[in-house]
Amino acid sequence: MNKKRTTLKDIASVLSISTAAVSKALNDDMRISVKTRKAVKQVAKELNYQPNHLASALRKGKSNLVGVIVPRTNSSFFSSVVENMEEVLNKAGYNIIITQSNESFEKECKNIDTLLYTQVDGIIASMANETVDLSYYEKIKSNGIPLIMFDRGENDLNVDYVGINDYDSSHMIIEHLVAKGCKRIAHIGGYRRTRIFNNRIRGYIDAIKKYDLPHDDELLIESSLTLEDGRCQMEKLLALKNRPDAVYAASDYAALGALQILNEKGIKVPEEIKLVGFGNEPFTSLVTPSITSVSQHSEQIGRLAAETFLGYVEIDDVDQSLNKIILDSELIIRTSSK
Amino acid sequence: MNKKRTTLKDIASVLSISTAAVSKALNDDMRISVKTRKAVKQVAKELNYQPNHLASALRKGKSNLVGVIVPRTNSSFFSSVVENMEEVLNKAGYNIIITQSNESFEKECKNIDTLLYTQVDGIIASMANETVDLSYYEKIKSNGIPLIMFDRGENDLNVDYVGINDYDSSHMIIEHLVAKGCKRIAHIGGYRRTRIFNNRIRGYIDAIKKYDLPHDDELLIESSLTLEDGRCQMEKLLALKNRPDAVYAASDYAALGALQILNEKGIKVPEEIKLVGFGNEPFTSLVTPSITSVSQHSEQIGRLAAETFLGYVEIDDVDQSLNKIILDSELIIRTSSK
DNA sequence: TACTTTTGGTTAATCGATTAACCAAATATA
DNA sequence: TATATTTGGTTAATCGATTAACCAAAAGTA
Repeated sequence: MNKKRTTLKDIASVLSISTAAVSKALNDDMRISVKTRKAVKQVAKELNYQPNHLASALRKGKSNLVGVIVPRTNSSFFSSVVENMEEVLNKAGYNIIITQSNESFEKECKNIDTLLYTQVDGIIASMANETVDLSYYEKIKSNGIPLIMFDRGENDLNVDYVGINDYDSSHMIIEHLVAKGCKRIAHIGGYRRTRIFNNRIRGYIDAIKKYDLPHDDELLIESSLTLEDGRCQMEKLLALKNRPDAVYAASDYAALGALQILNEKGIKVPEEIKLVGFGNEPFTSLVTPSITSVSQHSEQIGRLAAETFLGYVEIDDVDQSLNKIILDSELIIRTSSK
Repeated sequence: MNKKRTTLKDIASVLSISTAAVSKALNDDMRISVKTRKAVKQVAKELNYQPNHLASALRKGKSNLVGVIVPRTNSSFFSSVVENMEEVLNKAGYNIIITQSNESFEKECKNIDTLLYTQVDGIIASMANETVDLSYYEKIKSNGIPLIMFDRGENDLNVDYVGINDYDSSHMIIEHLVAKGCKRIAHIGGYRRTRIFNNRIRGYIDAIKKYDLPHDDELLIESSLTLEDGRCQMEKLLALKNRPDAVYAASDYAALGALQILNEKGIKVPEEIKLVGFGNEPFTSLVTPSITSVSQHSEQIGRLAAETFLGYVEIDDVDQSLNKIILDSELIIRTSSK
């Protein structure tokens, strides 16, 4: 019906005052009398006034929008991170725009363009698996808006970062498996080019050495960590003449793939082979046997990433030093490693 | 470094022409010579010009942004719907803003406000479980922007809708279970106030009648369909003196909860009790035994919802009739009902 | 040659909200 | 009473891109 939206002008003409006065009244400017302010708000409500975000953002040079880039939203980790981010940012008057890269570099670049185009005030991102070249992220910084990365970030890139200590997490896992009596532990890892996976691998190697366990090359695998990958790599591990007695996969999906193969071959978990995943995806507690995994404190990561962003906009300090927040992870022990 | 972004004015002053000419050149206006157009584009590239979306959207009264509201993003169904929507809309020059209601009515209202505030050109939404009062959605329509609902919609609301045939899906499931020899089929359903769940219940009742099966009240349960709910309701069903020999849950999460209880109690699935879920979530194929479920063609739903929206903006026909697109679903038979 | 048309732009208004700069009337102060 | 200050606004410019309206110069036509 009422196709035309109410503008400041409409309110102004009802009350026979200037649009400037209306604008100030709505923003509770002291220079406008309490009586006028009340009247303006009253009329605004009656006319169902809704400010035109485009206009105010254009004028103020600030959109109060924050862009978020995640590899996929259908992961409980990312979904939870985003939820917590949103909570913090909403309270501070910001709204978020979620985009997903689907692990594709090309899509990621497109998303960055979209967000810049939408004039967001900042971007919080986690890199796609595919991404190697980071120059596209530089574009964000050269646009003068803050960029905060989480989980999948990069050392080289000079940005704020929030994530867990992957190196220590590997240690924690190996320690747990050693305590359970494992002597030959394999690692289905991600690609080293991604920092977090590289750190998990480094942690694995150092922990293995620390406990004087065999660190055969055949026990350390790099892969893309999908479920299918987990199946495939597990089969390879089983084909070894000297089988491992434990498998630590750097993702829950890979761990699940491995578990499927073990189940299919009738190999008992945890009796014959113990299994540990990473990420604490909900299904780890749902499958049989349930899978031991590492919780990454998604709530904290989301909250801290959001707060880091707010640090930039609230304190208008150009000279802000970079934040690198590294959280401790938590090992959730389930049947697969008991 | 270069805090100030390049504007049309900058390009104009380099070439000593008017900003109007630059604007037209970039939009390939015929009134600008090919030579000038090339020069403008060249300079634009050199200065790394990126149009200010806010300004053009304000002037054109069109943001080229589409808002999407989903209950949660961390469900493979919604995630896939969104992905396909995005693909179609991107091709048409639109970008999407995803928001999640977390199944909360309050959050849903907030999201609607945010999207309207962001001046989206349309909204594509699936209702939260909690939502009963639909007046808030009316706000969208009274703002004059198209609203398309999918999956969880409402009959009463006079909007376009894309979804599957829930009534027929129930029929399909009962037919399948009857063919497998089941004689006493229970239904863990959702709340009737939500249309899709009501339809599934109606389909269940009619199919049960059609095959002359018992339709005791104790076999039909309404719940919120979470995993916990599934556990709880399954326990109740097992406590009946006349146990069912099959359970049809209106969500995969509830089905999974039911399965957990059955596994824990050592009741064999599918030998003693057959189980069917709904939604074809990935974990249905991952758990043991794998769960029979209904695929909702998320790709098509996403694509069709997007195309329905485009129908509104491309054809500027005020008098467009409402689209109600009902797709057929597909039963994916797995171990739990074999 | 004189007039018309086309080409390739320019000028200025506009979208709606914000804000710097200004000002009249009311009130306070000396 | 005369001047200073406060109160409560108003005016006009601005953000950057778009576009309706306009126009000079070049080219075409009778």
